[in-house]
Amino acid sequence: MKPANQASFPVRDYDLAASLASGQAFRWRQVGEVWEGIIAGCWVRLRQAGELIEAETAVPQADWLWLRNFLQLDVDLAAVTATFPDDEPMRASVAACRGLRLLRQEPWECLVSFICSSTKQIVQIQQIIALLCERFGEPITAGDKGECGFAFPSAARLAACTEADLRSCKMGFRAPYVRAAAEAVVSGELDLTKLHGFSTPAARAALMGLHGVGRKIADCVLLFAYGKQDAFPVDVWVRRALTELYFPRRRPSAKRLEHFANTHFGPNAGYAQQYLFHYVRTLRPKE
DNA sequence: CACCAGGGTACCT
DNA sequence: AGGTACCATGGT
Repeated sequence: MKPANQASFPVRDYDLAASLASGQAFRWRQVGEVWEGIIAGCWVRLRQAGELIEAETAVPQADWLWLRNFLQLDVDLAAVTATFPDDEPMRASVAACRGLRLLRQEPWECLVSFICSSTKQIVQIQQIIALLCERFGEPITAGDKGECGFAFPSAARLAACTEADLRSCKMGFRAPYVRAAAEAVVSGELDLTKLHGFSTPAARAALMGLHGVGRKIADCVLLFAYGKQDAFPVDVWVRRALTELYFPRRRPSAKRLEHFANTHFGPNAGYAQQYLFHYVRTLRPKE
């Protein structure tokens, strides 16, 4: 394929806006009808027109596999949702979030993002990540007029930061967690590439070895960066969804709820989780 | 100005 | 094992 800075991709059952804004990735900005973001240090502008996604980059591309992979264009969504449990809450969630997709992010960026996510609202997480990139990321060409953007900072760069450097990005008590994670990756103590070949429980255990990474954050990384679709992150919203939709009048114990979450949703439980998350959030528009 | 946010940890019964 | 204060910071 000849290098070009534009491409278009036919899609079915794809809601680009919902997928980019559903709290799984934090570097996408809506500008009118288009979405601008940076994937693996490459600036890209996306626009959905019906059953077509159009892409434009600042730098000509020899191929677009990186974007197809990020957007998971080859996933048959109907085949995924067909594995969801056939109950009223799932039917309502799928109906309300048609075309919602899981993206496939870079592990390091995803890990840092979710370490920074604890007890933060999505807008604040976006702000922290933006600051982190502006201060410590490599400058890149962005936009169609040669504007400047920033790649997500490497582990080596963040390992070289002081805790105060990181705190200046407003991440608060999470700063030492990010620093320690960066050092673990740089030293080779944690090999993020190897996790692709691990079972979900083994990869989860490896991630949870990091300070500040518990079950929830580990499962977010497993789901959003490694595509391990049996990972099922339970945050306050999903807990709320499970409690209100499946246990409307008795308050389930934490143990009961955990067991339910781990057994009820099938092989694509993580995908189902994203539908529940987005569904309950759209029910309460507190933005 | 309280209250809460895509939690985790340490410390307490 | 199961609950709870605390962590830092900003939005609503």
